[in-house]
Amino acid sequence: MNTDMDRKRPKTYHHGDLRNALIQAGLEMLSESGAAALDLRKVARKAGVSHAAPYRHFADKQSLIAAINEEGFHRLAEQIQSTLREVTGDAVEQLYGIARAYVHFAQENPWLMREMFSGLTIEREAFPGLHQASKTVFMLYMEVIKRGQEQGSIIDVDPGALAGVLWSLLHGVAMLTIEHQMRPYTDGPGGADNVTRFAVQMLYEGLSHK
Amino acid sequence: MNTDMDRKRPKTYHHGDLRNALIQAGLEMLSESGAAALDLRKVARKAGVSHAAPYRHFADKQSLIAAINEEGFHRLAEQIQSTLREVTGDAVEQLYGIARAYVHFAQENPWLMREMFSGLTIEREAFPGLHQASKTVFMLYMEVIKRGQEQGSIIDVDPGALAGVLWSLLHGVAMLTIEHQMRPYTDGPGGADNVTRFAVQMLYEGLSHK
DNA sequence: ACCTGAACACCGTTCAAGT
DNA sequence: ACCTGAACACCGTTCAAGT
Repeated sequence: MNTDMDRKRPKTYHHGDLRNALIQAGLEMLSESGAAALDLRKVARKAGVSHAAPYRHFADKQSLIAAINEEGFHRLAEQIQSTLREVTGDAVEQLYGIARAYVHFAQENPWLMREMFSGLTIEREAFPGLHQASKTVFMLYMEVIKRGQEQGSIIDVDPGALAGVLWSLLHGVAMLTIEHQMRPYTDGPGGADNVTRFAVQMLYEGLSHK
Repeated sequence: MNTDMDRKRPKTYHHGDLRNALIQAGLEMLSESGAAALDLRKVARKAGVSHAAPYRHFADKQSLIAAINEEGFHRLAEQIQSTLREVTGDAVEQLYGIARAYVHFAQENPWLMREMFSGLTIEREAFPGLHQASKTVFMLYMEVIKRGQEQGSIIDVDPGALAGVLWSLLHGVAMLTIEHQMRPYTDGPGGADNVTRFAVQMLYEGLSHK
């Protein structure tokens, strides 16, 4: 992200890409100090500009947060895709893989994850790009479902609906885990992984007797 | 909540139970105008006291929000218990009932639900009462699971772990629904109910072939 | 076009003073 | 014991002025 543009320009004023620098700075502050520390003036200072400069690139604070969240969805999608590239073949194995990827992402980026899905700080409706980015994640889940159906390992039901169920389960596990609501099950190393695997297994096999 | 204490006292200063009045006022502002509108000065004004008065009852704004969230968990637990009283007998039917109750509560109290689980605005660790209140909800789910196991309709696995899976699924459905992330499935009247029923059915029957 | 510095309104929090 | 009113620090946002 920090290209050599910084040096090329004889420090006219500042960045070549302040917009991106602000998103980057916000992302860092979020992961380091939490949502309360994400104030516009500090983000600007961290990016090396005055507190009014961000308004050249974002209409308001909400817009910056929306951009940060969008970047979050892109990263989440990348992490899931990376897992899909590693785990090829068996769709059910892929299911476990992307489940782990989702919960891992939440554990590694709890503040970002909270912002991405909170609906508390920004009006999601006002930022269509956000919705688009989250849809990508949904699509990845649906692809795996479809592959499982083709392979005969997943029942033949509307794959979109099934993807919704899968996503809901994983989202619940992820959020309740980072809010420490699943203790003591998620305690200890690998605890969250075990809970995730168990959850997916239960969804796959069902709670009823076979 | 508004007892006759208000009238008995010759308006010395104000309330007999300002603490409760503040929680009540906050709850109303939250559901009417959202999280952004929940500022301490306005809550105080709504309760009829000066902006400094709340500090006699709450250490800071976070503490008031924690109290509001706790009340939220109590109400959620009540709603679930009410459903359990209506739907007696078959544990699997109860499962569907409490699932619907959870998602309904989220739909009727989206802002409260977001606050209750966000982890964005308050440090949950600092408020043990909150954790206790949320545990009650978990316990209700576990009871139903246990009953299902006794009736032979649910497999014999650690009921706590199963309750965690069930809660995760429902929490995911609830949150993704109120953030409009499950569209178009949740659109229209009864849409969310259908999604919820479908999700529980999938968990019960499993995604694999029988 | 992009950024700065001053200015404004508003909110969380504190504290001395009132009954 | 409970509440008020003034005061303070800080943040989001705006705007005229600078290059």
